[in-house]
Amino acid sequence: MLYPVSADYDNEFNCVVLKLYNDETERLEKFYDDTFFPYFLSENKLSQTSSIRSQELVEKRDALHDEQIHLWKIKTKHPLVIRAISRVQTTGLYENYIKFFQCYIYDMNVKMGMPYERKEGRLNFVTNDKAEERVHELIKLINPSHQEDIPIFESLGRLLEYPAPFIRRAAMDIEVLNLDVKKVPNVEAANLPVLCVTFLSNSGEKIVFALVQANKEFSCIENLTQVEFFTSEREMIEKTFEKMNEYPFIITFNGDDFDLPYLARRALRLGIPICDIPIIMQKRMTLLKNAIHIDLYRFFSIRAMMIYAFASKYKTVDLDTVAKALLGEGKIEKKDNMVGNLSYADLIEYCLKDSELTLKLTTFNNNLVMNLIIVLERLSHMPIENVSRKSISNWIRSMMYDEHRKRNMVIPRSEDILTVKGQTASVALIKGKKYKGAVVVKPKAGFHFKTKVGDFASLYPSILKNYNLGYSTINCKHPECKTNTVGELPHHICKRNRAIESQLIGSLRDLRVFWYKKKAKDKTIEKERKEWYSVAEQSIKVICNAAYGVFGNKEFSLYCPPVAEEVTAIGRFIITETIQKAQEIGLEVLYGDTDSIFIHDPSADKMNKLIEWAKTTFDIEFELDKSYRYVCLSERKKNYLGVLESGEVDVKGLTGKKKHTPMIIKRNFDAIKTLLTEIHKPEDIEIKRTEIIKLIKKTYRQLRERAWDNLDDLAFHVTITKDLEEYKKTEPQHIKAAKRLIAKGYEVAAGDTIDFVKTRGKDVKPVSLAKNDEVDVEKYIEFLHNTFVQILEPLGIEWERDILGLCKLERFM
DNA sequence: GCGGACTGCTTACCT
DNA sequence: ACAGGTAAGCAGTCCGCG
Repeated sequence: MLYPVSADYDNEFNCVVLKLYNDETERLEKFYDDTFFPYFLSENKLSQTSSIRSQELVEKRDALHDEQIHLWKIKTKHPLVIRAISRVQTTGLYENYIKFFQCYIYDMNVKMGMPYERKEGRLNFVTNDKAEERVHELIKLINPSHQEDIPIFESLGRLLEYPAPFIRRAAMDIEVLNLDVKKVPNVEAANLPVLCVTFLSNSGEKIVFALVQANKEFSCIENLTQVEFFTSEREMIEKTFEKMNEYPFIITFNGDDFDLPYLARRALRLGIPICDIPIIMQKRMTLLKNAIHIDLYRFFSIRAMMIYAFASKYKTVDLDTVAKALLGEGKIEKKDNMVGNLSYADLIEYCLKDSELTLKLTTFNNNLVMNLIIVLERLSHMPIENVSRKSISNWIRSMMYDEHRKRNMVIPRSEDILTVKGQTASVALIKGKKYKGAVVVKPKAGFHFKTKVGDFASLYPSILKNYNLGYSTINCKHPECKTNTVGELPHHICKRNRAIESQLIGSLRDLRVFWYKKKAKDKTIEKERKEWYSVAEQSIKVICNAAYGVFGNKEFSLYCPPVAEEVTAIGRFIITETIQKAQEIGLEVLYGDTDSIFIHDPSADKMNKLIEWAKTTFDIEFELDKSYRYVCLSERKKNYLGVLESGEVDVKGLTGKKKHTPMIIKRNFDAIKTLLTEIHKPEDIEIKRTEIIKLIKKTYRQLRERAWDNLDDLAFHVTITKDLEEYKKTEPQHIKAAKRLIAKGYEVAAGDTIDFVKTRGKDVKPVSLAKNDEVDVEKYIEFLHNTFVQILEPLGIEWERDILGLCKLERFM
C-alpha cells in the first residue's frame, strides 16, 4: 500500500507532488497532480493578469461574524504569484498565506500517513475493516454528547486506529577533520575533509566509508573488513549520495544544520555537479530529493514533545543526553574534539555508535518515536518533514485549518479576530503577562502521612469542550447569548453555534480519557497493539496540553485572548469550588495547584463523595491521582517531596532536583531521598533525622576542608538562553563565565550550558579554567544550606544547631 | 563612600 | 515562539547615613 508522507510544489512539472511510501517495495514513489491550482480568496475581483488563471465567486461561511459571505476564489498559475499579489493588494484578502501543498492536502482530503492505492492514475483510500470496526466500537463506547460531533470522532478515530506501516530507514552520521579543539568544523566553509560516513539501517545493513589519511598507519585496518576505504574523498561522497538515495527515510541528529549541508558544500568544493547532489538546503531545514530526512535534533527539541511525551527525561538536547535518558546508553567518550587524532578503528567505532544511537532513538519501545511522528503527521495533516520539525502551534493550526476547509468556512484573519472579539478583562499577577492564570493554594508546612491527591483530568481541554469555547462563540453577536456568562469575567458564550476548537479539542480529550488511556493499560490486549495505543494516547496528550495555550499566544493565527482568559477563569472557579466543597465535607486540604487538591488522610467515604460531587457538578473526570505514604511540604508553593505508597519518591521544584545544581549537592540530595523512602510511620522520622544530619555534615566538612574529589562536582550548569549580545541589562554569572571561555578561544552560543564554579571575591570561572584553591567555599556552604532547609524544616532539623553546632564542636576536638 | 532595601533580570521549575 | 505562577540568586540602583 501507499502512504502519503510528504507534499510539495514541483518546479519542474509545475504542479503538486506527493511522496508516497510503498510498504511492499519499501521505497518512495511520487504522485503528480496537475489538476489542482494555487488559490486564495478576495473580497473584490482583481484585475485580470496573465498570472491569474481564473476568478470565481464562491459562498463561504464566516464563523467570526456568523454569516454567509461571498468571496472571489482566485486561482493563479504559480504559488509565488500569490505572494506577489499580496505585496501589492494588502486588504480584503483571505487565506493567501497558506502553503500551496497544505491547501492540496486539505482540499483534496489527502489523509497523510494513511493507506492508499493507485488506480488509473488516481489515489484511492484503502479501507481497513478491522480498524473501521474499532472506530465504530469507540464511538458507541464514548457516546458523544453532541450528535454533530460524531463525524469528528470518526475521522480522528480512523487516524488513530489504522495500522502504521513498517518504515525502512537508515541513520547516518559523518565525522569531519577538526584542527581546533575549541571549535566545530565550519559548515559554510566546508574546508576540511570528511573522514568517515556511516549508515545503519533498521533492516540490518551497516555501511562504513572511511577516508585514507596520509598521517596514519594503514596496517591496523586488516580487521576492519566491513569498512570501505577511499583514497579520493570525492568518490567517497559520491558513494554516500548513492546510499542516501537507496533509503526512503534518512535519520540524522542535527543533519539539518551540520551533516547534510556539510556534505553538500563539500561536494561542490570537490567538483561534484550540483545535479548529482541529492540535498536541498532550505532556510529552516535541509531536505533530500529522493528520501524523507528526519532530523531528530529538531524533533527532540520540540518543547511540547520534551515535556509531555518524554516527561522531561532529558533537559538539554544533544545526542549523548537524549540517548542516555531514553536508551540508557550514551556516546563513546573522546578525550577531545580532535577527530584527526583517532585511530581508524576508534574513529569508525565512534561514528558508528552515533549512527546506532540515532537509529535506536527511532526504534526503541517498538518504534515509539517513528510511530509518534506518523500519528502526529496524521492528526496534523502535515508532511513528515514539517511535523517533525515544527512546534506544536503549527500542528494545532493545521488541524484547525483543515476543519475550516472541510466545512467550507473561511479562515479568519488574526487581526479580525482581535477587533471583533476584543481584549482581555483580567489582570495577571505577574508583570508583563496578559491575563490572570491558575490558582495555587499556599501549602500547610509539615510532614503529612496518608495524603491523597485528587485532580481533574485534562482540565483546560475539558473546559474548552464543556463551555463551548472558541473564537466564534466567545462574545458572539446574538442578543439571547449576552447573558450566558460564567464566573467572574464579562465575556459571554454563544448558545446557538458550536465552536470548532471546542469540538476538535473536546473530541481529542474524550478519545484520550475514555478510550486510549484505558486501551493502553488493558491487559487483555496484545503487547504491540497496546504500545500503539500508548503512542496514540501520548500524541493526544501533547496536543491537548498545548491546546489552551495557543489561544493566548499572539503569534498563533487563531489568537483569541478572551478565550484564553475565560479558560483559566473557569479553571479557577472549578478548583476553588471543589476546595470549598472538600472543606465542607470535613476534609483537610493541604495544598492545591491549578487542577489538583492534596487532602490529608481522607476517609474513603468522604473522598468518594468529593469525587462524585466534582464529576457531576462540572461534568469533568475528577479522579484519585496519587496516594502518598506521606508528603513533606514547606510553605513554598510548587515545592514538595512525597513518598508514594509504592516507595517511589516524587520531588517537585526543590533545588536539589534542578539541573543547575552542582553534583556534590545533588548526590547528597539523592542519598537523602533514599533515606526518606525508609520512613513508614511518624516514629521513623527520629531515626532518619540523625542519619540525614550525618550525611549533610559529611558534605559540609568536605567543603570546609576543601576535600572534594573533583572540581567538576562543584560546577553549576546554567544554560545560555539567548545570543550573548542580548544580555544588555545585566551580566549574569554564567554569561560572565562564558565570556571568559570565549576569551580563551572557545566557541559559545545560545543553547549551550556553561559549567562554572564560584570563586573568591564574588567571582565565577568556567570549571575548565578554574583551580581548586580559587573556590569560594562559603558560597557553596550557603548553597548547601539553602538547598536542604527546604526539606529539613519539616523534619525538625535546624542548620545552626544540628549541622554547624556539631561540626564546630568536632573541629575543636 | 558604604551598606541595606528594593527592583528587575534570568533561569528553572510546576500545572 | 502554547500559557501563567512560583522560587531563587544575582545585578544594579536608590536612599539614608550628618
